[in-house]
Amino acid sequence: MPAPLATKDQIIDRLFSVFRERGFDGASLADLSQATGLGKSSLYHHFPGGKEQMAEAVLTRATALIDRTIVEVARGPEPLKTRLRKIVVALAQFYEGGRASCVLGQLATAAIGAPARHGLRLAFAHWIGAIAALAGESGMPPARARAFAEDWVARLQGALILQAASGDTAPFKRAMAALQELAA
Amino acid sequence: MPAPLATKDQIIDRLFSVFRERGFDGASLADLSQATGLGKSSLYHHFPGGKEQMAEAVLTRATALIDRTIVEVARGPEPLKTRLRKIVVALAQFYEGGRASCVLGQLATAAIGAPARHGLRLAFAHWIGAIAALAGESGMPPARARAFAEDWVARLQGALILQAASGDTAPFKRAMAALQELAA
DNA sequence: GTCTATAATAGGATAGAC
DNA sequence: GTCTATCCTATTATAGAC
Repeated sequence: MPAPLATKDQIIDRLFSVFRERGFDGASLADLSQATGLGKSSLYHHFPGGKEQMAEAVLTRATALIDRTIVEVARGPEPLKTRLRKIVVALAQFYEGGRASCVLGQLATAAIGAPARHGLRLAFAHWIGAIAALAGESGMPPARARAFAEDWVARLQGALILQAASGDTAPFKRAMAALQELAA
Repeated sequence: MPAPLATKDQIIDRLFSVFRERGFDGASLADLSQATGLGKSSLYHHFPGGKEQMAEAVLTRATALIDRTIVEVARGPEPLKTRLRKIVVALAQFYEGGRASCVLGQLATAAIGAPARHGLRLAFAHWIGAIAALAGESGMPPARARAFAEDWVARLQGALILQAASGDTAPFKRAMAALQELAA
């Protein structure tokens, strides 16, 4: 029994949680209805396109979240080390120390339409771009910085999968440490 | 329209493909029936436990596949460099150069029961164990070799996710190269 | 904007003939 | 072992009142 909600962003946040935990096919309208506290018809009022459009909104929100907690922090005026620490703290909190899954990973392999796929691409692109900028600051040439960023995001996604499979959060923690080592 | 099949292993191989491509929730009995060429009732004859038991069988087969193409090769008598190359070739073929997804990753975040979860753990454990042994041979102390193996498998899983999201196979290719560099 | 009610269909699973 | 036929529930989606 979730508390009643007000804004559309709050609705999307609840949808976010359901898609993150259960994936696209695993998230039923009943789940989404219960999580938001809205009846199915109300959900269709906000998202006439159904689940697909809800996933799209969630992915747009994911990009906004990445922009706020990673991209903007990465561009901030503080020393590299400080910015890296802030990002690591935010990620560790967001992924609950590596125990939570990632909505991007969950939706990446789902059978979603072109608009949602575009949102997915964009989210990863922003994320990887920010990490690449940080890697560049640490002294890597551009191409290597970009490869580092892609590989690091991949490693993080895989660490969440390994945790889901085995319960081990060590790979996630080491991935966080590896990012911080950009400032070493 | 799949060709008719004979052995149980062949049936499981078809199920494997469906779970790999669509995930657990995305794979319907209709999909599984069509892929195997068996009616739903015939599938239930082989797997009285339904989808859950089919996934279990697929995961057991995944472990067998890992044992044959990774674990046994890793323990072989050839030079380290040769064994690494063989494993990389097998993985590149199996994952279609990074364009295919991994059934382990697909099932890791699904709501599957305890027996299937156990199969999943086992598959990853065998895989990671073999990579850790190779890393140990390359000169890493045991703890570091194990961390390398976990991180490398995570990186590979994440590379497949990034590919699914963006279409880019570069992270997968770099992961393959990184494994081969154990012999450098 | 939200609800109750209701389609309409797909999904997982079973019965029983062959 | 496989099939056809069937069941029941969950699922997506819509209609129409408030």
